[in-house]
Amino acid sequence: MSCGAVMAQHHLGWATVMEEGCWRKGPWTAEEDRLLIEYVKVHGEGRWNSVARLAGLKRNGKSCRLRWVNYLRPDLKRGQITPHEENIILELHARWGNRWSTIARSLPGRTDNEIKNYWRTHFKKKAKTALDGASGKAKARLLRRQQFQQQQQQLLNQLELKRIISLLDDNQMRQEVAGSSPYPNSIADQVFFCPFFNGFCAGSTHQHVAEEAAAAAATSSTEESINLWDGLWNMDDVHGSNLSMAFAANKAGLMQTLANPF
DNA sequence: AAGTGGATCAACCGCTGTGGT
DNA sequence: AACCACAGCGGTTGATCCACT
Repeated sequence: MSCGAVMAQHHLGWATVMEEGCWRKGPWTAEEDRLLIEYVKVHGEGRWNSVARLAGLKRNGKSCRLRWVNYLRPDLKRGQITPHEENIILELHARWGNRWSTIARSLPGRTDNEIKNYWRTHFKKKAKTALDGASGKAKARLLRRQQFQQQQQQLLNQLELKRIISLLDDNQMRQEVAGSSPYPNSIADQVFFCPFFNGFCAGSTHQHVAEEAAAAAATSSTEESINLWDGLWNMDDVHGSNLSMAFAANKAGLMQTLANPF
């Protein structure tokens, strides 16, 4: 029996119970929001599967939790992602990848869903655009680079979270004291997007080459762009150290961190 | 004014991890 | 140890908005 049929029966008065699995879907109404807010006020967050029974909502627990977490929570920050927040997103995504909830924990008032959407609309496409223009040969290079990036990610993951947070806090403090731009001289200032890595890299020299490549890509000169990205790749070969592509900004602090993460 | 395509965001789906029994 | 229920996560989809032609 379809959900609609059950609803019809219910409407006619001879179906006594809203069968489980016949949950309402789609956009939430103001009344549903009100019921959910009331429920959380009384019972607190959690036990989401009880919501339908206790609050009289025809929504399943997952749907209720999602609505609360992403929309109704009182501590949510509304409005555009600020440049400061964007920097943090870039920085943390470079470090953690698509771990949206982890990233969201560093951005009070922002949800994982919000950050995920922001990332997809603002950054993911840029990478795809660059990649679509690549030839088969370039794609082979891409594979190599992706492997390289994975190695980089593993390396970076070894850095202690505490140090990352302390760096962020340091920068925030400097910003507050000096009233200057967000994250002065920080990692974020020198992090840039590299479409061939499908991720972010850092370092001013690399950034310079990367910008040229991006400009070439923007003017549809795919081969030129690829060559430049290749040059970027080779720079690391020349340097002979994967660390050169790791966060080279804030050298004193970060290189110390890399050398002695704990 | 109407049509179209891209951008945005809310919500759903499937999967995984965890804790209780 | 096995099972179950639940919470949470990341990927994806669909509706709506908006700028552009």
